[in-house]
Amino acid sequence: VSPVFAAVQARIVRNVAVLIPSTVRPFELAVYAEVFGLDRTADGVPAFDYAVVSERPGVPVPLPGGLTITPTRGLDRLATADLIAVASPPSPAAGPSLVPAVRRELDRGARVILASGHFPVRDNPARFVDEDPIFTSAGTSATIDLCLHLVAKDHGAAVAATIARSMLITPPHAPALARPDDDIASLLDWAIGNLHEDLSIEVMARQALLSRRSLARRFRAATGTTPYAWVLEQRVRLAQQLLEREPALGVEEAAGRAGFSSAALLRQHFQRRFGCSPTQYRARFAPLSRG
DNA sequence: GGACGAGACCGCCAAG
DNA sequence: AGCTTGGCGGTCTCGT
Repeated sequence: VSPVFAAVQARIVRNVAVLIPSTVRPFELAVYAEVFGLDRTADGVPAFDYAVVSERPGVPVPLPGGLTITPTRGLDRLATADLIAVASPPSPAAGPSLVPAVRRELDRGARVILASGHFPVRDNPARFVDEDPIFTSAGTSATIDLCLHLVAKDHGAAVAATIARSMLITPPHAPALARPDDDIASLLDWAIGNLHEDLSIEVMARQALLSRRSLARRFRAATGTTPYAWVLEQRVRLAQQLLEREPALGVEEAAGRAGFSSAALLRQHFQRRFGCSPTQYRARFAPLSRG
């Protein structure tokens, strides 16, 4: 499955099914319930159709810690989901029909969140991996970041920030470093404030008083990504926020302020990242953000 | 959408 | 010995 093709095909997440295999970790389950299962429409967050699914609906599933959950829907519920969160690895003994079921929905165009273990998460300090339509989180608390990332991707940064606030979580804009590194941390602070400037490797290395090679190496150790990829990500986010918050701002102007050398380049990255043009993005999300 | 020049990335290795 | 640094250069990705 070509990720690019799949990303374009993927539908916006409005309908979420949490799939429970034999048993799950309570915290992980709570994350999905918190992000997708609460009604925040009064705060401008879109309504999610949310259901907990198991092979045998109505049968209570015991969770560690003395909790019990009783899924109300069966596997047929997966067919209407845009997003299927597999709450914990289904062992072959636990539910042989789950893997084919998930694969079938994946082929249909649904997205899937997996706890690590299903697919190898390559050596990567980042806490989750976005390989739309497959999302892999490295651990329970990383699932929070992953869910918010997904919400931001589909519904805009403002919506994700609203959900994060209501969960008393720092919005996913200032991610903690996977490995602490003061030099890199202050470089990131500086770069965030200078996204409209030239942020080539050469420039950043000079700013951080490091050689290009050391910058590259320590950057990856600290952030899990490369300097260029990180800068690009921040620029897309900035452009995204500008488009959401400043309705009068032209795409040309937004591109310039976010550090893109042309509006064409911004369009290219928007298409790749969101599957739509900046103008389409604004038309979809701008009405949601109210001062 | 394809070609091509520029720049980024990263394995390797010697040096600190 | 164990670890970090920085230069080199092949390869790949990006922007135009």
